[in-house]
Amino acid sequence: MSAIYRILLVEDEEHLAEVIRLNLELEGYKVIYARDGVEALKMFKEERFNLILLDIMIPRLTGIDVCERIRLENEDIPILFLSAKNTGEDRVRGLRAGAHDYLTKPFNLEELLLKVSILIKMGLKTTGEISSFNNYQLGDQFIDFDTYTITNQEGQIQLTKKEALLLKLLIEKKNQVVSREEILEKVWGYDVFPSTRTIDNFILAFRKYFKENPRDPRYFHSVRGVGYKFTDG
Amino acid sequence: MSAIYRILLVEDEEHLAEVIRLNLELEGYKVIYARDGVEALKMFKEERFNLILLDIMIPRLTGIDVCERIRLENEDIPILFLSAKNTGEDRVRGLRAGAHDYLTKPFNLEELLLKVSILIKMGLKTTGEISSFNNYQLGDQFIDFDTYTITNQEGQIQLTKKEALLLKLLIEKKNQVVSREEILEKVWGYDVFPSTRTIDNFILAFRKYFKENPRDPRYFHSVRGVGYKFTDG
DNA sequence: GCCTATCTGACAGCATTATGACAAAACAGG
DNA sequence: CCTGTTTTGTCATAATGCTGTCAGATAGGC
Repeated sequence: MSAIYRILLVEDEEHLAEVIRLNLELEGYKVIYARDGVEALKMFKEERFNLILLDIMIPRLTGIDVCERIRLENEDIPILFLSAKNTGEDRVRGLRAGAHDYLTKPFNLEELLLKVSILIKMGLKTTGEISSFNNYQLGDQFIDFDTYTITNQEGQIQLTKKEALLLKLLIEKKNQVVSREEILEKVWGYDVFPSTRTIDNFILAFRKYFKENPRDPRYFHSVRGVGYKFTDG
Repeated sequence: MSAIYRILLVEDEEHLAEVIRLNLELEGYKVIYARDGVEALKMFKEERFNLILLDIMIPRLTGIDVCERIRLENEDIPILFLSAKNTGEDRVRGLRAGAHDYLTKPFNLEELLLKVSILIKMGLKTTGEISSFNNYQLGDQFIDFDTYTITNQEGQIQLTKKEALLLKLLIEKKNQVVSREEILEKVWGYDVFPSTRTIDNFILAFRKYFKENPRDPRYFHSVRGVGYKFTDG
């Protein structure tokens, strides 16, 4: 089951954009299109992508600005610059801003497709670590991800599938803030967008299971505007 | 605790090789040198590297061959081709063989160093040796952008999202003045214009967190009429 | 069709962020 | 140096918008 990879294409020349989109779609990617910098940032905030193809000369904000802005929030997503400028200077500026690579127009289509594929593959590895522990000791409680149960002095609690997934994700990222977007992507999948309240409900459940005081949680911390963070004790 | 990264340089022109090695060593890398394809493969088998810099036109086996063979055994190690040939064809051939990137001679030295650093960082992530690079040591305080915390002797401070963004921006532009406009654009967004006092409030908070004397700040300097500048120490 | 799991929408409460007032400092020009 | 003007530091308070919470709706498996 290979997922569909999502690419954000930021390019103001409509004709060129159409060519690129067509070719990427032929390769099986889903292409989302933004025609200027502001639109690109908006889309980046709202949706998840596996790769950003970013022209440098675009209306409202340069590609460089867009890239720097994105890098403040997300270090991992691969960014590939497209540009007509091709001096060492320009390429260096792009890379400095946080891009992974730089392709000059006019470009060889096959080269573009190859780079896209390489970068997406890389992105998957950097974000998709699959660690495989299947149980976890939390204080005097014992979480078993094989049987989906929490065991404590008072007995057992059956976790549901989604509960188990989310709990495991948070524990894997112990001590790191996991953004709501990342949670949605990893637990719910790419094209599903349940209301943001849904996540809270699960956290609520966890706090109940582990008998936390929500005003001053020990394990499941909310980080306003971002997501949640699990810490152990 | 930053490890020394090892680079395998495969290049038959001794003079060029020497220039590259010198520059990489200045950046703190350890460079191991091979002058032909067979030697390169042998070294690859015997030692461990973080990156391979591979010229295409080398004696005994081409760079392409070397790359393909390496890829049979190892999918992850970053490979960067160096070559005088610069047609789309050639680059495509290199990427197809399994390289991550392709740089044409004569190249901009800074570009080479940037690409090297990008590829090594990626390699570390894919092999799971480092989860991310999101922290900063400031005196005896430790800023962690994964957890959004500052840790010092007295305990931890939770940063908010905006605080973290602004702090990161200033630290990234260490020793440079960041104008208020740039701050507004990058941290608040292109279409939001909070009163100018707002930024000061955040700086105020930082100075409190890092126990600065506002009359004579060590870290967060105000540059009258322009913006703020972060310096370390 | 029933039962459980999951989702939605409403609302309260509150943390974060923004504002406005004023003091203090920096600067420019005489 | 002095003075008027502008910018920044500081704080109390207001506005905003996110999260906690829950009841009821919906979906999906059997």
